[in-house]
Amino acid sequence: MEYSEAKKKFIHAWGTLGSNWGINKAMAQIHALLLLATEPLSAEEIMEELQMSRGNVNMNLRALMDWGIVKKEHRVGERKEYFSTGKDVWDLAKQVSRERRRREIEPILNVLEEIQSVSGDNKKSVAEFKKVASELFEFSSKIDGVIEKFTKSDQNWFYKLLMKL
Amino acid sequence: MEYSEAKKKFIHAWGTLGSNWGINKAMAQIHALLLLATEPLSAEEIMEELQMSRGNVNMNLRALMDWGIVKKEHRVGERKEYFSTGKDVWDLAKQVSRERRRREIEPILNVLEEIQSVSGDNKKSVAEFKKVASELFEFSSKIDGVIEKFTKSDQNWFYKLLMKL
DNA sequence: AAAAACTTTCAGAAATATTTGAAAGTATAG
DNA sequence: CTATACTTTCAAATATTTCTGAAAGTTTTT
Repeated sequence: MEYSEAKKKFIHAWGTLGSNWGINKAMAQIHALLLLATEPLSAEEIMEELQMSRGNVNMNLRALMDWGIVKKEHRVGERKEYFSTGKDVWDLAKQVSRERRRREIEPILNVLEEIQSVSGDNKKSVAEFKKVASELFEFSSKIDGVIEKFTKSDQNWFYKLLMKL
Repeated sequence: MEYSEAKKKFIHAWGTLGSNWGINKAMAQIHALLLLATEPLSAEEIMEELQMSRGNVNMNLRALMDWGIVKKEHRVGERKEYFSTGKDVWDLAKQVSRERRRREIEPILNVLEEIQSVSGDNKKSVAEFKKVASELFEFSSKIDGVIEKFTKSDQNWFYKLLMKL
């Protein structure tokens, strides 16, 4: 397969994957482009390559930096800013896990904990509610713990764990 | 906290969680309602409780059944259909993992595999491309394997695994 | 066979999310 | 200080997704 075709396919696939998991398609595509780049790219170059507006590129680069997976870089004697992403898949996975844990798992854990103190007349409903909420809380806490461990571990730990499966 | 308030909060939180992870909010909310119900609910009851249209409820119930997490039930002497969801959090997680693996991980693995056969004049770019694609493929395959194992395992396996962490 | 009781479908409406582009902002160079 | 080269912002436009509700479909009862 030709390079340009493969590149297009990859960027497209990465964008679709992002969409399916609640990540803006443009953001995922910019990330894909940076993953493939052999050197940091300017906003201009990204606009050009992905046919996106300046504003869109700027906003999504900022979002990627918020996620901690893209870095801004200055070159001496140049005014333009360049952007790059880490190429280590392992680090990337850890960083994404860390952020999603913080943004989504923690809030739901808080809600699940809060609503366990439920009361009311309908004994049966209240009992069922408590049961569901507490089981979800227990399970989510465990998952949360696994992810926390994962985000703090090194690659080796993970591969060792894989062996045990 | 009052039962009705807790219920509202839970349904809302579940819907938000779904949205963030690429699952239709209405679908997640119907699922939340069924999780809390002490007995199967009719489409009518779901419409009423969640203030949704008949069409929306019907479509999302179908989607939930496609995902294998909601079951349709008939009662003798009744024409209406009733819906329920399994209450076992463990089973739920396995089923969702199974489906997402099939729907999203497998397709991306296919793309990653396909694009590894890249060729082109720009040696450096092609080399970088191959490196990124193969590393992503390796990593994704491993994750895929873990999820497959998970979906085929029993709860006990998982808890034993947690101990090892 | 017609009515009743229910479920499904789907075109259009509404809601939501994303994108654009021009104007405003900022920093550096001259 | 002013011009230039860039980045950021954000209101409005566009695209996408979701939702509605009425009509069509189906099954059971009479």
